[in-house]
Amino acid sequence: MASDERRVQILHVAMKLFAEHGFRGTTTKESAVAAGVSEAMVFRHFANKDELYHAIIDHKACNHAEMKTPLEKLTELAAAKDDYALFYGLALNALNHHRDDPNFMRLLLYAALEGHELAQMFFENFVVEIYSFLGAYIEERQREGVFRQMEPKIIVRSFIGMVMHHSLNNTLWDKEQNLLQVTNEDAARQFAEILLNGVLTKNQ
Amino acid sequence: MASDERRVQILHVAMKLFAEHGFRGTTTKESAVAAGVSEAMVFRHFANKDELYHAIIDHKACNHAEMKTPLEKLTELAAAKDDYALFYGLALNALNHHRDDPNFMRLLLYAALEGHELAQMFFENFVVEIYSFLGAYIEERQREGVFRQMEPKIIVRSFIGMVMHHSLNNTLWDKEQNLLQVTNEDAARQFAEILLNGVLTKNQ
DNA sequence: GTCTATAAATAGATAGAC
DNA sequence: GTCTATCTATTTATAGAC
Repeated sequence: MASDERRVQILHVAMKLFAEHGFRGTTTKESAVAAGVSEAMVFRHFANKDELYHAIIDHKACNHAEMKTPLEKLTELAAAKDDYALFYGLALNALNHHRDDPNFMRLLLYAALEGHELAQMFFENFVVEIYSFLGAYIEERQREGVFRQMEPKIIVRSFIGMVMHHSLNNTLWDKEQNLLQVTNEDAARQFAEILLNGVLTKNQ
Repeated sequence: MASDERRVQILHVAMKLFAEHGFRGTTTKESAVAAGVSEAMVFRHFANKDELYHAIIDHKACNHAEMKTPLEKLTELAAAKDDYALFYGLALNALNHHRDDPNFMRLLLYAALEGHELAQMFFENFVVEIYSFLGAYIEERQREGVFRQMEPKIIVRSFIGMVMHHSLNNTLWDKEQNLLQVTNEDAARQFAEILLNGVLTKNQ
């Protein structure tokens, strides 16, 4: 197999294992075996275990850049003041992304717990940005008297909380437990409805 | 130091380390040093590392039993049909608990990711129970026409999501990031307000 | 009850042949 | 590009002295 090809293959295999068992819980030997090569091959393509982890981070950081594209569409919805479409779209986009790439959430959780950079990077590049974007929109809608007066950031946290916690449950538990089976469309719709009814002024 | 006393001391020290670095990320040597004893002492009180982890689980399972006591008070609020007091009390109780014992949430997250029993135990004993309790209450309020008609479990998930995600942020990120500083009382109040406004029928 | 010393197993990483 | 063999450090766990 060509060098680049092999490198990417090991990267993907290792990413899966790191997502399942964490950085400390995955051995280079396991990664090698899962990729169908010897351990020496891992160290030929990556100087050490840390570099392998960083390569995974970079790879995921790229994926994350792709995630931002739909955010631009959300900006249009915000400009059009379409509250429901904005919150629904935000939720559905996140839920679908988490379902299609469950490894990302697990990697991120491990990174946050283990104090790796991926968590910090995600926070600075994505969480801060979405709080800023949604917070500004909410403030605007409050000035217009459409949303009730309350700390904008707590509204953001409430909504992100619904969505993220739902994905977290799907990723960590619900697979087996079957506590709440619902399509992403239904979940996004109901989260958006609850939040908007919760923050709209009574006379809307 | 007396045997029992020493055992508990090592247990507490290890629990802190396991919460910080996870099961695989904590060595018996580290636990011993942190407890101010030799590694041999750890294995005198606990047959092996697994047993040490299980002892921590049991200890936390007891703490969790204490958590249930306030739940009984919530049952009274439910009987009185005091929606706001019920949701506010539920949120404040959880937020305070998470703040006072951040190790619990970290242990639980590690356990869920690493697939240990603590996660399963917590889910079956606590999550299922609260979904059942709140779900039943919501159904009742829907029959009375006070809450809007929608899947009760999605309402539960929305509210638990707000609360848990807020605690998760406080535990994993906000300490340094300062994204949203708010007292638990304020957070609980606003979460309850958003949810109730979100699910109450318009003519309330 | 506590320690030092040490065994046994595993993990990360390298050397050198093919 | 790939492997086997090997080295070193770490980790879990035990033995035996005090």
